[in-house]
Amino acid sequence: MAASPSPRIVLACVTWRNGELAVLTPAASRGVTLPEAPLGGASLPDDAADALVKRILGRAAAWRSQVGALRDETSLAILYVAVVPADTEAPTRHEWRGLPRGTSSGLLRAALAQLRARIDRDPIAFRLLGERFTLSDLQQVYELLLERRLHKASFRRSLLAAHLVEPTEQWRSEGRGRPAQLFRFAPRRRRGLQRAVRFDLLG
Amino acid sequence: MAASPSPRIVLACVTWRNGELAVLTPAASRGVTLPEAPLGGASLPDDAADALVKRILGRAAAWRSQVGALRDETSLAILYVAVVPADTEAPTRHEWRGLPRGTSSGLLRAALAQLRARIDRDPIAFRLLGERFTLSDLQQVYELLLERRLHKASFRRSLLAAHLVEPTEQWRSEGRGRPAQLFRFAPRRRRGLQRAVRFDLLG
DNA sequence: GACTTTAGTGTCGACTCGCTACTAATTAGC
DNA sequence: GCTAATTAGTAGCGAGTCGACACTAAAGTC
Repeated sequence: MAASPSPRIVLACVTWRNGELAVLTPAASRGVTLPEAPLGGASLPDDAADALVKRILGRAAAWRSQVGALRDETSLAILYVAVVPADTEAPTRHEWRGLPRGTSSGLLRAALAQLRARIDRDPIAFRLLGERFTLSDLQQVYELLLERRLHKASFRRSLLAAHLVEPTEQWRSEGRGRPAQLFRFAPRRRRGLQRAVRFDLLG
Repeated sequence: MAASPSPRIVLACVTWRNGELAVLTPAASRGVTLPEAPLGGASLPDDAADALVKRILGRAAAWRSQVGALRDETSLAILYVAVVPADTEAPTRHEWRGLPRGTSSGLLRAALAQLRARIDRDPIAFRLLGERFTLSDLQQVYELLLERRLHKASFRRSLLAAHLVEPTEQWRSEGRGRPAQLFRFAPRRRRGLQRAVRFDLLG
């Protein structure tokens, strides 16, 4: 049996832009290509993924998780998905490529499935947003990740019951309509039983 | 950069034995060692995992899933978790090693975490049981995987409401107590909205 | 000032869950 | 046999949650 070429780390780095999800791609690429790097012989996959994010963006991801190892063309690809806040600028030679709903395939689909599967356990939606956000922003992110509409009142009620956010004194006005209150991610420490929010069940 | 040694497929094959979970280990091994095989240069990781199961057990697993790729000692290990029915005999040179609750570490802990994370989406508990089973058996398997007690009446009510099982005409008596009715895994086709069972929420 | 748009709340009815308390069918002990 | 113990299974209540609808609130637009 021939020795395999070195496995590669492949990165799906996701953010929230212009009301849709976007993924970071090398600027020159056609279609959706993802950044990658060889996995050094002695390094941990997690460390290699973190290093790749840092090399491209200049700073660490707000959240990241391994999706899995799979055969991609000729060599072994270890796919990671990472999340960065909404206001992150694309570094030189890279660009954010918008993801129209449902339109993804292969690696990207697997990465988004991972986000969706973990959204009720990890603070993924909060990492996609900045420090402060409106509840409408947050709901829109959940709707994009879950690919379904949520009911406004139920969403707010569940969120507040879980003590995941706390209101600030700031309000944001964006043209039309009543200004929205800004909230901050502030999960209350688990004393006693903490209520989980099953956003995937919410209507 | 030096070329990596070929990645290995590592298998955590789980079954249900004597009221606890058990994992398949090479008979000679001390502690908990898991079967493994090199990943051929051209094969898909999923195929290699299936082949490893087949080579050891002589037949396919009832369910399997990749846990992830991680550095193990010197080379890259791609960990898989598989499930086989309760009555599966250990093949020659292998044995079932019981898993007292909570007592697992490293690879095994990650494999069990994967089972737990997927138990409400995939029919993992049903694959751990044989063709027919009592609801008490099923509840015990769920309790082992979730590592917490479930309430009998709530468990049954949720299970039946989700139309996951259907009763047979058979009953099984095992010494003391009233005989239990045998059930079969029979998920009803998803017409309209199907009710999901959140066993992880059940008390 | 009337209309539109977006944010946020009140509340009702249906459904769900945890629990207690019960019934049912078998074996074990005397 | 009779009684106790053991395991299987059911009934129903009270608390809590969810989805829907209808409403109020505060901004811009014409």
